[in-house]
Amino acid sequence: MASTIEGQARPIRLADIAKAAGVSHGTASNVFSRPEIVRAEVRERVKAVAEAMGYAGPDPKGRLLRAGKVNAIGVGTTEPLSYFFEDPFARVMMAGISEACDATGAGIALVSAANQEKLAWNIQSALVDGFILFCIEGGSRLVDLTRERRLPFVALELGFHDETISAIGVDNIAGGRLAARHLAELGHRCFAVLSLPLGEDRSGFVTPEMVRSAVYTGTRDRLAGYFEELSRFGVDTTKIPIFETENEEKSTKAGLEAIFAGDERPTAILAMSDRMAMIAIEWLTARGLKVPQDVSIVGFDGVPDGALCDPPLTTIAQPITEIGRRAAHMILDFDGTVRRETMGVELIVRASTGPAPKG
Amino acid sequence: MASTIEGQARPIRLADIAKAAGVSHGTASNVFSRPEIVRAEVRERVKAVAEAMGYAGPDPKGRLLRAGKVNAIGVGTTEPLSYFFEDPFARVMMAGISEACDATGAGIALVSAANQEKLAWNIQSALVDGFILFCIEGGSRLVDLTRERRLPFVALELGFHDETISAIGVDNIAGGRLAARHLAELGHRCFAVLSLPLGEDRSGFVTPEMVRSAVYTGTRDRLAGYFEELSRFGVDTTKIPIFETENEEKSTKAGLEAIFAGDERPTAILAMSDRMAMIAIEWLTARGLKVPQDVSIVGFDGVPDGALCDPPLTTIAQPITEIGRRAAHMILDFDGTVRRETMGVELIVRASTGPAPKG
DNA sequence: GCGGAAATTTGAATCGATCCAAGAAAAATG
DNA sequence: CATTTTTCTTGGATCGATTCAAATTTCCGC
Repeated sequence: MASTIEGQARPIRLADIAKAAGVSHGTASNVFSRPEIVRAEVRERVKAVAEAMGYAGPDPKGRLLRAGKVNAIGVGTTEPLSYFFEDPFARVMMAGISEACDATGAGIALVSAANQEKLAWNIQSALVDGFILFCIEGGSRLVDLTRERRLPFVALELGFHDETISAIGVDNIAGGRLAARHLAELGHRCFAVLSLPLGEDRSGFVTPEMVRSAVYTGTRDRLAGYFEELSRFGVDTTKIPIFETENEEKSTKAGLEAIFAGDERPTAILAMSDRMAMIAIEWLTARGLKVPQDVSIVGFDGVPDGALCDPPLTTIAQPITEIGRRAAHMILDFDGTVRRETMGVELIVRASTGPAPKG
Repeated sequence: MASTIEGQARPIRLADIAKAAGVSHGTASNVFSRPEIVRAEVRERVKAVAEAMGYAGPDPKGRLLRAGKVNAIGVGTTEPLSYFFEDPFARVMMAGISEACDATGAGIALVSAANQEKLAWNIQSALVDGFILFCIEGGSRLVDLTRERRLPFVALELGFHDETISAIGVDNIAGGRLAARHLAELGHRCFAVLSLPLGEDRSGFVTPEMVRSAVYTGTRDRLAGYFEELSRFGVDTTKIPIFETENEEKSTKAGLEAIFAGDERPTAILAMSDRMAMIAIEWLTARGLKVPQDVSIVGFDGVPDGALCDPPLTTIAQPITEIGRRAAHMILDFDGTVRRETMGVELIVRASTGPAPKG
């Protein structure tokens, strides 16, 4: 079931072809890269020799060094590589990036820095013209490493206040407001917040003060948006429980347990991601609470899955694909400037929100 | 909103650092690649100079040429790049590949050959140690191009009878049989087949003879499996309509229209992919036909979505993740041999199949 | 058959590192 | 202090191509 391939001692180089065909390397090179400037007779002879010797064509490794451009953009994350194919948000983002790359014929190199040791090496040795960084948790390490490469890069999600790096994100304050207003207008007055990480790897209840000094400004801004708007409706925001999760199942469920263990159960949940929102719907449903009759939920992100879950999720949609497209263009058409773009968000009302229950 | 970055006329090279620090380039190189063999004092001095001059660290482009190994595996397809993030089958496969790459610290380079012109170039210039090819349609072109590179590569799906190339696929005949037997045992006697492409870009009804001479042996084998098994149950397979689709919505729906336009409506559909099966469920439901009460459907592939659709899909599951993992290992641990692996498949009975309707 | 223009071909230089045999310096030994 | 070891450092060779100014051919018209 396995046969050995002819053991080519050493791959054929362009120079070998040149010598065998009796021409200079320059001409041999031209035969492959600019055939039109080589006399037909010579061109055919060289090609024939190459064919006969089993030449694989100019090695991109050699060409690369000379050309300088890789024609590929790197997408980095601190998650394992499978994140790109499994996480709904990442997938939509990647589709946007793909679109831009397809249009220009660029390739995509996925690089994971999940492993502390390999993190550095993978980022340092990636053959790319620039990076797009998914700054989830531990983003600053990733950014620092990438900065070292001195290649153009864009951080997704505006996770940092550092104005010296390019980034694309959404208007989180506006998004938070939209979500809060929607619920307040439905009559809700009793809330709970499922928060994205504020910084370190931890989870649990946090105070508004802790949020205000969060490392991740996205998290901070979404909360600010929630609270600003709720205050307008006369809600006492100091009473609202805020549970910081790691945006995955375990800590989100722990948060729900904690929130619903209290006396004052919320009638509405403000979730900072669709992921958490969907986990919440599942958890509530399993506990016999109806969504939205008993509890309303608003997510954040606008991933496609949100439209398919039961009930379909009301959410603050980001233009994810467009962000991806723009990020890719920032790298592909890099002009040496730092760009920070803020995109708008949109409230999408589906069935996970409804009027506040009476009483 | 945009400030200019210091315009570095020409990036700093290792040689520049060496000269500035007053050491040979050999030593400068060692400072970065094998710091332990350099005297501490010298090492610090060189590092300081590098820091001061804003050196980005050894350029991977240079290192690559010397080292020879890219430490990345290329995944090629004739679809647009977004295919990897949107197609359910591809996504699961990529997760398997990712797993293997994460484990060894290798990167993944996605390369699309959707565009005829760029096809060649993208494959020819990809910086990878080997390729995994998603041989959907137009696969032979992709294989030919890749073969030129003379790098290790694996074709997914065993799409070709060419025994000289490495490939991993499933036992399509066994899969076809499993699906057919399941339906036959439920009492079905009236079938229709939604076939994957046989070769060229076309769709429409085909005869068993055409299938037997199909370029894509996977398609051929699945059909052979269906028919072999159905014959055992006394079904006259020459009467079974076979509609070749392009495995997407339009042609699949056209196929269903054509199939259900006839007098003898099937009570069971053998779909060669979950994708088509799910489109069929949707189409039938929209037409007021109940699945499985009126029509039973068996898919092929075993993508996760199949478990979530309504009704959940009965299917022939491939070990997709495992195939991905193995494919990646074939490249990563390439030993110069051609390997062809055939994996087993499994019937997963869910709710899209039921007893044949009476009468 | 000659001069000059146009078309080809040549070969050295370059891209940015790593490797390694040989030489130099520092440390250990007698 | 001389000698041997051990530890560092050096600089040329190499990885595999592309580029470009200069040299050579070929082609033309007369």
